[in-house]
Amino acid sequence: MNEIEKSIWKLVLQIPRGRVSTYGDIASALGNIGYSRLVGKIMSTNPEPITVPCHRVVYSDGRVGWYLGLGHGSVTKIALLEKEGVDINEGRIVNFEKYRFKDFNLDA
DNA sequence: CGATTGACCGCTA
DNA sequence: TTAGCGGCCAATC
Repeated sequence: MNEIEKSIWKLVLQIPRGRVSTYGDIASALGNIGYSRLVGKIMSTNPEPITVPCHRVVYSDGRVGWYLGLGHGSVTKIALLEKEGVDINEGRIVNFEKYRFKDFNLDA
């Protein structure tokens, strides 16, 4: 577990209920959009899916994306998001506001 | 050490 | 609206 991973988990934990963020957004928060792929890769190795709400991380175009090993457009992920108040229609998130990370220190 | 691959993103056609 | 292409960084082969 390196610093970047820890930072990612922290950021994801900051996302409040009913709000979502994107892989690219998290990458940007880390200081480099290029980390987007890495973010996804690390999500796939999510050590604690219970404590880390990785279901609140979606694609930038509104598609839900993956959740655990359930694959793309996972109904479980969609169900969780809807349950938290996120509007989803036809597998797409409707009128979603990306959560804006703030007061985040890279060396934290 | 070079090539390939990923739960991605954004711009073009 | 969908498809294709290049670019990003790190891990793996």
